[in-house]
Amino acid sequence: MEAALQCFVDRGFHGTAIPEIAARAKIASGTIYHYFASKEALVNALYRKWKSEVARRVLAAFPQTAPPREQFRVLWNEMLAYAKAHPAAFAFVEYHNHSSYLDAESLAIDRNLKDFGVAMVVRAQQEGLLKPVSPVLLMELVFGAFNGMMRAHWERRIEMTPEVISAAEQACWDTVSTH
Amino acid sequence: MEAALQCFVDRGFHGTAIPEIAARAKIASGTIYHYFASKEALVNALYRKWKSEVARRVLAAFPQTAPPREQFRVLWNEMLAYAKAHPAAFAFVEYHNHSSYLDAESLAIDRNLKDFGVAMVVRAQQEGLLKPVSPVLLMELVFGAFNGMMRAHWERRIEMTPEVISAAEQACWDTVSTH
Amino acid sequence: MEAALQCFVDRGFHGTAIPEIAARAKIASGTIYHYFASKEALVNALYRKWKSEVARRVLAAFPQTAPPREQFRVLWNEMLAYAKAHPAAFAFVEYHNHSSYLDAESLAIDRNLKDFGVAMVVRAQQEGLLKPVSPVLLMELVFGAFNGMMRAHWERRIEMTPEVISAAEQACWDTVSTH
Amino acid sequence: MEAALQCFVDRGFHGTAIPEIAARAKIASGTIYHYFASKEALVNALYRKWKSEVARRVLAAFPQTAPPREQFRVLWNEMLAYAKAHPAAFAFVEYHNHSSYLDAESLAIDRNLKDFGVAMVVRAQQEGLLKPVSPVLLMELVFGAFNGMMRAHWERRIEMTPEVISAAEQACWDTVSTH
DNA sequence: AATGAATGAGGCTTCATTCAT
DNA sequence: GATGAATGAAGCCTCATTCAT
Repeated sequence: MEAALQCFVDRGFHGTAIPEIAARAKIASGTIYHYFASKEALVNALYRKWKSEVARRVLAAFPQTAPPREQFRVLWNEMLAYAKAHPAAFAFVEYHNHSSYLDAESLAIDRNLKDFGVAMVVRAQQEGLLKPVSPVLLMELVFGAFNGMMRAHWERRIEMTPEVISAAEQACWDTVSTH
Repeated sequence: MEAALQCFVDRGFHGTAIPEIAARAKIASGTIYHYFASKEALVNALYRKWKSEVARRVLAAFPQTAPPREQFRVLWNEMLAYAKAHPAAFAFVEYHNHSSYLDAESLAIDRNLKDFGVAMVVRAQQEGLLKPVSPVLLMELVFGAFNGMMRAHWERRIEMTPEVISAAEQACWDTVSTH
Repeated sequence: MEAALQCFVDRGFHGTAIPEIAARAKIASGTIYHYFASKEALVNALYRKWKSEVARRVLAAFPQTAPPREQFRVLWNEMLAYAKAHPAAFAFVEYHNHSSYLDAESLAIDRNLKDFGVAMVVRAQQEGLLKPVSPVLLMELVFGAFNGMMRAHWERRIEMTPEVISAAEQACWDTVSTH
Repeated sequence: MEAALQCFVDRGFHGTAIPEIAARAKIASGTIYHYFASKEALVNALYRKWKSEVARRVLAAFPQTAPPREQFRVLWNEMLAYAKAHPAAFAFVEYHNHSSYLDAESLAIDRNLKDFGVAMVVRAQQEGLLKPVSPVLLMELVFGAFNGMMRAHWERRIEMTPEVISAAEQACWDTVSTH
């Protein structure tokens, strides 16, 4: 799965040949089919593994009783820790358009995570801390900004110093907060 | 090219077959090779066409002498107008990872546009209007947020009413501005 | 299709590789897929072509108003002429068990031909010329005997001289007729 | 071997995978290779087992001193008993074209059985009871008719009641006997 | 003896590209 | 210019066979 991840990140699902993955993993192509019924099953397994991992981390770290500003900081840092610990997984999950081969179960994981984010936004809006607009919009603006930042980092266009990280986190809070 | 665009959006470069494009365009596969030397030449031509179109629009609309807040609004609205006028082109250019098949010339267009954005950020920073951090970071946060919003719209998770548009624009300004 | 026929006769459907057929036909494997959607489509097309050809011949030659003994002789000779004119086609259609890959349409042709044979037997039974037992049994005994004879001929265990042919025809009539 | 027989009947030699046979037998694929050197060795062992079984039965039941009409009846009934007791074995041996993978020893069993049949026909011809034509032809007509009948039964197109059986036996005798 | 993971050659099929018309 | 049949390399996947356990 590690080899498959690297290949999919580099060349995408359709651009990656099963023998390429096998070569990278130093196994025979046929062996892959002992563990995954098809190339699609493999990509779905990969996607689920890493999306679930984010979800698990987010849920584990989330401070239920902390104020929204603190919740935001924790989640933001958790996402960042994840993206830095598993850059290829992050790139795979976020920088590719998977719509043509992911199955319903894989998409469901994504949806659940988004629902969690929206619920968090709604609670903070009820406290008057966030802008009173579509909660989906606010969540997508922040996720989008985060992804943009990480992609720029991945492409070596910005370096993630503590100052940059802290400024980015504050900037994203400013995106959604009332003033 | 219209047919190719649709196919590439739906299934990506490697997932799209030349005969598929030909079928969608109701021409013969061979005909495509009168106009493009190869599949790669076609995807590069497409990418250049639509990235140049953004660049052209941005440069044409950019109010050199207006204050930064106004410049920001104009560019943001111009990008939005573009994304709504050519949603498939926008999705193609922004939601796919093209790194494995774009050539140097195509990448240069992208880089020029980003340089323009960075220069604009730097000028506004000099006026003390924007946060004094990495200008690349600020630009990527805004572009990322914009992309996140448009993708959510494309996936029908938010509707772009005038209120949403206006709130999103203000939120993105808040991302980068000092307070 | 001629090449495919030879290959299928020699090694059966599953024992024949598409590249083998292509090599025998002196074309590229891919070319086969311009004319047939799959290997199964090819074998079905072949089966239909040759089963229809028998059906066509039988219907064309059948003497509606002649007495049953004469009808029998005509059909028997027509089948023989067919089997000698197209020995590979006959072997393909009769000596292989096609049940795992023929589709409904192909099977229908076979069924229609058998129904025709049964109807003929029933009419002759009503005249008291044939044994008063299951008409399907009588038809299968004659078809089976015919196939046995042709297979022995195909395997060069008997030679089909005019005397042999005539004796075989009479023997098959004796199989079904009352005495 | 029972599992292999079922698989070979259903999909033929080339259409059957060793893992399929193993799955049906509820053993591991590797285990098959403790008992048979290869897939070909397995199919040859199966063919020999069941062809020998027919031969054994025929020789055991054959009434050396009875008149030909009685000998015929005994053999016909013995074949029928065999075909009904082991329908899959019968279908495997008779409805598939084995020429591409049977070895010399397997083919020899078949030839010996046929020689026995021919010798019996010749003796009856010398008594003037059978038609004075190629004995191979007569034997093949009867075997062919028998196979046709059994295949129709296998495909549930005729039911083998005592009346049908008796009529079929008499019809086959009529095929070969003088009148 | 039995297992079943691993192998890699080979099978079916697709598809970028060519070229005669 | 346009066509689409033809090509054959390459992709996904299967499967006969091996071998360490």
